Amino acid sequence: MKKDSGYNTRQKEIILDYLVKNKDKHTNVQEISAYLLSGGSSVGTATIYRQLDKLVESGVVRKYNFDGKTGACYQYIDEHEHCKEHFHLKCTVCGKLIHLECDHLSGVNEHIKNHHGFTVDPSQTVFYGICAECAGNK
Amino acid sequence: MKKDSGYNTRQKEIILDYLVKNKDKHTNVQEISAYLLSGGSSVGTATIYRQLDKLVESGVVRKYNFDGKTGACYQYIDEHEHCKEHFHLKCTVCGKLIHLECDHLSGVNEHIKNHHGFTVDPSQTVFYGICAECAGNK
DNA sequence: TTGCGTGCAAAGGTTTTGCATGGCA
DNA sequence: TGCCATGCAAAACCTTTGCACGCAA
Repeated sequence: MKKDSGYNTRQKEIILDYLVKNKDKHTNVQEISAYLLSGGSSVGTATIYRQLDKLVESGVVRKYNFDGKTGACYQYIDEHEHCKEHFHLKCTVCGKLIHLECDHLSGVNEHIKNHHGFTVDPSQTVFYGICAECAGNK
Repeated sequence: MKKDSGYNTRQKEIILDYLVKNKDKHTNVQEISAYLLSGGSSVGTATIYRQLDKLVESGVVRKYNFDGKTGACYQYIDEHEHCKEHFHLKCTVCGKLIHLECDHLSGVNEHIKNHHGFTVDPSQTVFYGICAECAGNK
């Protein structure tokens, strides 16, 4: 996870601005591009990809791949420093990210380490599924 | 999840045969195509995709997308083994993918559903971390 | 001035689609 | 015979890369 040491450019700012404004849902390159176009600011697709790569690299943004869909999704991660102590649940329908603090689950990573020799990195691990609201709307 | 109601063709059989034989690992379209070629049976790429779509649709095969990689992965799902929860552990160092069948963890998804109203999709959920071998080699 | 950032277009790879033909039931 | 399946190629997509120019520091 590198530090953000790049230049401050117009493109960089508006891309990050859009991600912050939409941090409650996931977005993709097309949506970002369309938003920037509608706002009168045209930004090349390659630039969006390159900026997103840097943001992912620096830990500010998370990148997701979903099975049915083609193309990656991106989402700004608020308070990314504190997210090492709990689990993340991500709804694949509405894109909502849930920060789950739960004592019952705190032993899971311990178990995997002790019984399976695998050290889980909670900051990178996400449970995918369907949230209560989306499950009810069908 | 529809029933498998299609015709029985040579291509369908050998594709499914390959998936069954390799049900302990993930595979992809390229590997299937290469295997069929090496076996003297040439099958068009489009046919492989179309057959895989049907298999996924009928629940016989699962489709995965992983972050680093480009292209989808497929895996045959044995009905009987499938009774247990099937977690994936992916080593971020060596890239190895571990299929974890574990009774202790089978209650985790239940708990999340009952106590947090969130339905986890195990086929999409991956634990990232460091495997025993990579942890030892440092 | 230096070197990273940007835009454009082209390339690379994966997956889908159109259409004529082939093959199961 | 009636349809679905197949093969081939083209198309549709998503993403990356090369290169010249622009711009921040």
